[in-house]
Amino acid sequence: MEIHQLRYFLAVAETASFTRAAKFCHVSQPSLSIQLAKLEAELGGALLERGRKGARLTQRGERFKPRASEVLSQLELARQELGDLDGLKAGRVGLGCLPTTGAFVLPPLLKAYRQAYPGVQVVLREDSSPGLRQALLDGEVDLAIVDEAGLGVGIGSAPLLVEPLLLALPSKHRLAKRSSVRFGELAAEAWVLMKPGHGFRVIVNRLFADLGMVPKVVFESDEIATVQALIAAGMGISLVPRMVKRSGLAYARIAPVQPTRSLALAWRSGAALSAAATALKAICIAQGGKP
Amino acid sequence: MEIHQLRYFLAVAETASFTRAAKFCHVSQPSLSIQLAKLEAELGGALLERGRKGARLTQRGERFKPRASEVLSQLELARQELGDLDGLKAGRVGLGCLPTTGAFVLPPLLKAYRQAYPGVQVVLREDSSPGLRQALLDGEVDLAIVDEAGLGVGIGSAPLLVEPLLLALPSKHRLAKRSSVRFGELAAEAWVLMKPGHGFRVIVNRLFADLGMVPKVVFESDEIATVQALIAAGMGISLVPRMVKRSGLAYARIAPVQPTRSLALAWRSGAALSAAATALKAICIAQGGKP
DNA sequence: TAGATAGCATAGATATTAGCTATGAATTGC
DNA sequence: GCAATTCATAGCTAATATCTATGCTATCTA
Repeated sequence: MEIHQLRYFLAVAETASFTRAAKFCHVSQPSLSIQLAKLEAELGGALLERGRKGARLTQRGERFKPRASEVLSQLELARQELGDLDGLKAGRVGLGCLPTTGAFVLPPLLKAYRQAYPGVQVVLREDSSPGLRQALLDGEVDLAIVDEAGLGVGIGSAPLLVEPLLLALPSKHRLAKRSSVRFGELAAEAWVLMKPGHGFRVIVNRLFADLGMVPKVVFESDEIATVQALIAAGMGISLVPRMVKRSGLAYARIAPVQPTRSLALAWRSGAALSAAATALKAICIAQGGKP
Repeated sequence: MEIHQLRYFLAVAETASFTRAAKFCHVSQPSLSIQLAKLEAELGGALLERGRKGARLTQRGERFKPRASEVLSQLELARQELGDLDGLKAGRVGLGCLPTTGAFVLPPLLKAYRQAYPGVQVVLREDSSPGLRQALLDGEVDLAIVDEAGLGVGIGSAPLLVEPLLLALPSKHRLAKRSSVRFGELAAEAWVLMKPGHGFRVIVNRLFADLGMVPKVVFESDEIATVQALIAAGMGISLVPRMVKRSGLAYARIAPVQPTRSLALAWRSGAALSAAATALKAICIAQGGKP
C-alpha cells in the first residue's frame, strides 16, 4: 500500500472517472489504472467498479475511502505542524536556571521571547548546576543558565555574564562600613553558606583552599534568601552574587582580587536545537543576561 | 513521503537505534538510514538526533511521531474493516421489494439472513417495480424482489417464484361459490385495480387486451389492502396474487388458463455485488421466496 | 595506548517498479 | 457506421529502494 495509491483512489472516488482522476493527479491514465489495480489486489478485492461511463465505488471502496482520506489528512497536518514549529508559531522550549538567578535574569529574557514568539511555550526548570547539567544531557531542557559547575563534557556553552561576589555582612558587623575587605581578614568569621554542590559554594571553598584555610560554617541552606536572612539576623557572613543585593544587609567588595562567578548559557553538545531553542539562545546571548 | 519511511521512523523512535530498527523492519541499516534521511529532507529538517549510542527524537520528531503512528493505525484499521466486510462480520446490504410482497416473502428471508450474518445491516426499500429498477441502477439497493416490470436492460435476475392470480370477489357475489371462472364471464363486472404502473395491473390489462376488451374500472389504488377492502365492501372484483388471500372475501381460480405473476430477484448487471449482497442473494434463491 | 566493538554514513551495484507512449477492446452518441 | 470516450494491456525507460562493502568516530577493554 503506497501513499500515491491512496491519492489516486481518492481522486477516482471524487471524479468518478479514471481519466479525470489521472489528469487531476498529473499522471497518465494507465499508470493510475495499474496502481489502483495493485491497491485492490493488496486489499483483497475491488474498491472500484469500472463502467462504460466512469467508475463508482463498491461497498468496500466506500468503506475504505474515509480511511484513505484520514491518512492524507494526517500527513498534511504533520507537514503543517512541522512548518509551524519551524516558523516558531508553535513549539516548546525547556529552559533551566539556577534558583539564585531565575528571579533576576529570567524576566527580561522571557518577556522579550514571549513578545517575539507568542506561540512558543517556555517550560522553566530551577535546579542546581549539576541537576541542570543532567537535565540537559537527558534532553529534559534545551538550554540552561548555569555557572561553572553546570559545564563539562557533553555540554556546549556560551558566556552570559560575569558578576562579582560580594561579602554579605550584618549591618552591625565590624566590617559593615568598609567598602572592600581582604579575604585574609575573614579567617575567624562564622560563615553561612549554600549547601555543597551549589555552584558558588564551590567558589567559596576554592577561595579558602587557596589560602590554606577551612571556613567555619555555622549554617548551610539551599536557598540564597535563607542565607541572607540568617546573615541579617547576625548569624554570620557570606559571599553572595551581586544580583541578590537587598536592603538590611551590608555588602563589601573583596580586595585585591575580586572573586566572581560566571554564568553561561549551556546546551547538550550533540543536541540539534529546535527552532524555538535556537531563537531563545539568540535572545539570551544578545541580552547577555543583563536586565 | 512514503509509508515505509513512516514505518522506519517509528521503529527508530521505538528502539532508539537505527541498527535495531533496521533489524526490526527486516531491512539493512543503510537502507533505513537513507530512507530516513529522505523523509527528513522532505519534511525540511531533522526528526532524529544521531548520537554515539543510538538515536533520539528531536522536537520535530516528537511532533511528527503521533501523526506517523496515526497513519499506520488508519491503514491497519482499513485492512481490518475490509476483512470484516469480506468475512460478513460487518457490512450493509440494500434490499428492495414490492409493497404487495414485502409482508409475505421478507420475514423468512431476513430471519435466516440475520441469523447467519448478525453483523450485516439490511436496509429495506419498498417501491414499485420501475422504482426498484431505478434504485438498482442508481446503486441505492443491491438486490430487489420485483415482477416482470422491474426487469429490462442493465438488470440481471434470477426467478424466485411463480404464483397464481386469483379472482377476488365479495362473498355475496354471484360467482362467490364457484371454484373456477372463465375470464370471458367477467366482461360486465366492475373492477377495482391497482393504479397503472404497478406490476400486476399490467398483467390484468394484458388479459383484457387478449380478449379485445377494456375493463370497467371503478376504483384504483396504490395499496392491495385498499383494493381488497373495497371488494369486501362490494364495490367490484379484482385479480390478486394468492399470497394476499384473507378472510371476508371469496377467491376463485381463472380457467382454463390460470394467469400468474412471476417474482424475480434482480440486481444491476454490471454491479460487483458485495459479500453481504452475494450472501443475501444466495439465501433468496435457496428459499425461492417460499415461506 | 592499542585493539575491539558499536553505531551510523557513504559508495557502488542491482533489481524492482512507477511512469510513459502506443494500442486494444467495448460502449455510446451523432 | 464513424467518432469519441473509457478503461485495460504491452513494452520500454528512468527512478529508486535495497543490498554488500567500507569508512568514520566514539566507547569499551586488555
